[in-house]
Amino acid sequence: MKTLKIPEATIIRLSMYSRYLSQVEERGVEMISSGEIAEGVGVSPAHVRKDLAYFGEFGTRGVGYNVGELQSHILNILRLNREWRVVIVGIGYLGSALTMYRGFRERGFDIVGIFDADAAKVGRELSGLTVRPLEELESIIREKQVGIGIITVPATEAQQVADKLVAAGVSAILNFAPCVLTLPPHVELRNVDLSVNLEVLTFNLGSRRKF
Amino acid sequence: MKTLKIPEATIIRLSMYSRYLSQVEERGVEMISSGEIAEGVGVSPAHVRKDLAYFGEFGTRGVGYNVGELQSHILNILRLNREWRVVIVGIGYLGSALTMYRGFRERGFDIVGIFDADAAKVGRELSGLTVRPLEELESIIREKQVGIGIITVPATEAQQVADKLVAAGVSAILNFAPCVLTLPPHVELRNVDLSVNLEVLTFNLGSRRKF
DNA sequence: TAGATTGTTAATCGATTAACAATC
DNA sequence: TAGATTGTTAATCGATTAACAATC
Repeated sequence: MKTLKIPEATIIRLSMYSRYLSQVEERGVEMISSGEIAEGVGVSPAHVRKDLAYFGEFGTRGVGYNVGELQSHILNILRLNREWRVVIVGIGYLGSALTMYRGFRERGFDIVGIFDADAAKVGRELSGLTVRPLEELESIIREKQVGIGIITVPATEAQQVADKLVAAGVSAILNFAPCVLTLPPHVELRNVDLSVNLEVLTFNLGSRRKF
Repeated sequence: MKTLKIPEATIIRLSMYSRYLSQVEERGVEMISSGEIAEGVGVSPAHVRKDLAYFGEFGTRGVGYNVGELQSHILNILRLNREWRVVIVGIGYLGSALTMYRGFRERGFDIVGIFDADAAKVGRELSGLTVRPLEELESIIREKQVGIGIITVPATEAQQVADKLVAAGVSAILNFAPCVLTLPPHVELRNVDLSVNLEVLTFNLGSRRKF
């Protein structure tokens, strides 16, 4: 059995290909080449073929890829051929935004519970969901077999929340709090920092010599 | 003159070091070693030293780094030693969340205008700012010398908005719409996709062999 | 067969890491 | 001087790209 390590950049690109294929599918296109996909998402054709080659042979030489089939293969690879149930903890502005964000549902992520420690927020309705107290976190996660927890609380509370999510049995955590979380190795963690994106931009601006 | 290309990963790590140093500064610590920084942000000590070495010699052999000085150097490198004026276009849930997000202001990003094409939203107050119509975008950008535009409109409108931002003279665009933007080369672009983060998590979950 | 495009190899390029000389 | 930690080199590792054989 091959246990090739897949670069994370490959996974991110697969996600981009998949989104682009959705658009292409809507236009009713049946076949597509690596070059067209590459142009559509802004990478090289060799990249497209290499990324796909990690997982199998999905195309026909001399012809290209069947759009629907390729899309289906990529969704399988990304494990998006099922629903993932998600909870969001911390219903401030960011948590609210993520709760309303339609992009998650489109990709098979179903938000089934939203939580906040602030009693003043508990009971509010948002996008068809009711904000619940943290005490109910564990029971909801177990009951609805939630796999993923999203943390949008302040950094000072993030570790506590993470511990509760882990105790309740989530497999993965997406953390928006700017802090380093300590988790058992069987839980997947991904940190997102919104403002680092602006900082990369400002650095790049500064390092340009042309303007 | 050296024109070494700096890896983007280095910039992202510098941003992390800087955040960690802020915490350390608050505790009143004066000196710190590459090993401590490395542990604090979860990278290797060699990484910390190498990243810094791209830009100069900021430490003292046998001793370590002065926390305040190092912080100041990193902020210079990231161009955070000044204020950056920012506008946000598209005041849906995500745009609202970013408007309220305190993390930007902390790092020197000052949101000076928020805009929406929807007349029903124009005039609303948010975080001390009033939602303005798109027609006022150009004049505000010029008047307040805005350098960065954040796009949080639907994908179908993103290119139009980007064109307006460019015409008005922004230097950089942070795009949250899931689409490929075409911009002149003198404008820095960075795309952020919120749901790709969840997809990387689900892929990683699927590719674990241990559980 | 001629034209086209994939899948894959090999070469290039770049980033990470270990190790150590420099130096406080 | 002995101990410690940086700055830097060289070795390793991994990812990207170009090129082409395979094949429709």
